[in-house]
Amino acid sequence: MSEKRQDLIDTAIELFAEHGFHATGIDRIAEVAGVSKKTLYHHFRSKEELILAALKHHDGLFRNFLMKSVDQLSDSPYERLLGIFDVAQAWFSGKDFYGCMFINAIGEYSHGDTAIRRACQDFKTQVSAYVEQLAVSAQIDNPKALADSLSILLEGAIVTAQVAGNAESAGTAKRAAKVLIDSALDHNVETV
Amino acid sequence: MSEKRQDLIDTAIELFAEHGFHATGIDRIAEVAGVSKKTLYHHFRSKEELILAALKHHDGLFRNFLMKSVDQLSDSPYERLLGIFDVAQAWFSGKDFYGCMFINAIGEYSHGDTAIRRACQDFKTQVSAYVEQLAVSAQIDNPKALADSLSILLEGAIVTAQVAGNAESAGTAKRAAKVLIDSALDHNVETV
DNA sequence: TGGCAAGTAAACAGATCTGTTTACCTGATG
DNA sequence: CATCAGGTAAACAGATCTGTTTACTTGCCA
Repeated sequence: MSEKRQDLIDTAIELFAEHGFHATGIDRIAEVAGVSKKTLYHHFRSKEELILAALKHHDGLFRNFLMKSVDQLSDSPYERLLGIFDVAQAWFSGKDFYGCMFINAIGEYSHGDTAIRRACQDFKTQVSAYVEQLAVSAQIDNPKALADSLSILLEGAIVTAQVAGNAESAGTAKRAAKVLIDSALDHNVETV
Repeated sequence: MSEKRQDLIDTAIELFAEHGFHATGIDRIAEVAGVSKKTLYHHFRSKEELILAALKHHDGLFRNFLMKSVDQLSDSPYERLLGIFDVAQAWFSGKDFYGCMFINAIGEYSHGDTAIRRACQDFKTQVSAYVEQLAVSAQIDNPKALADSLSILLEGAIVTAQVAGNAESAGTAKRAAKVLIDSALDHNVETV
């Protein structure tokens, strides 16, 4: 039964999110996961490998959550673009919100580890690609440009909520996003 | 000569920025600052106190740098609002750019320490107040709303640059900021 | 000149970190 | 039944962490 591996990853994600990466020891993860240290090192060669596995797994979970939630909010691509920030608001309001795990990871490993940085870049790239796909569906001219702007708004809303300790920034970002989207659509009309 | 205190703070800021807070030991800071450990503990009761002193000092330095740079770019309040993102671009392009120290601090201490969190909130509040003051000068209706939006864009640009490892996000954020500012000014005209 | 503030270097205490090793247990399968 | 993969518990190694202590040095100034 190698569900132990998954238990370790799940536990690692929780502890890393709540306490940070350096502040979370291997012993603690093994203890909370209810797994011996030897088994942990059987599944992961090092702490870094566990961090990478945790980031990768969280990447999948989070993007799935985001896309599913947004898609359920509305069928309209326009509303879906805005819906990103409604989903963000719900996320920020959860009691287990400790900011974006990838941003936090970069903060601790911005210097050294290339693998960890790359995992964070992959995540961001794929979220941005999803936003761009929505922008394409909304028939926006230059969807990549809008996706880049909205992604920056989203990142900003995340860290602002994390620092402030409340979800207000989601609403602010949503209003700003509406202005940007409408402006992009106006531009379409003008240039058609 | 209590310039030792300042040496320690300066060194701490550099090492914390580059390597993170947990990953930077007291011994290392003392060694790099060229100061004995005992002297370090003479000036600061604990590592946390040194972190707080470093954050507070960096707060002053950074806001001074931001305001001075922006004010020098132009006399026009409109151009100054946009100039924030030009200053950001220059900042991101520097070889010692490791993201925002306060965002990184929150990432490592989002859970525990109230004092560190408060230092980060103070910083953010004061930067936002500066942006709002520029918005007031630009005679924008509801300057607080615009300042909140631009602050979120700025935060987003910072973390995006940090993850990507390049300064592109500053340009993207600037273009988005222009749309938001122009929209706010249009709204002024309509409602006058 | 005498004393004191401020510093250094280095050992120490005790905790905690990553990672390894040893000895034992348990349950499924050939 | 015997074996063996997969697990546990716990000690261990060696490094590093925060913070303290001891003993010595240096420069200022009354």
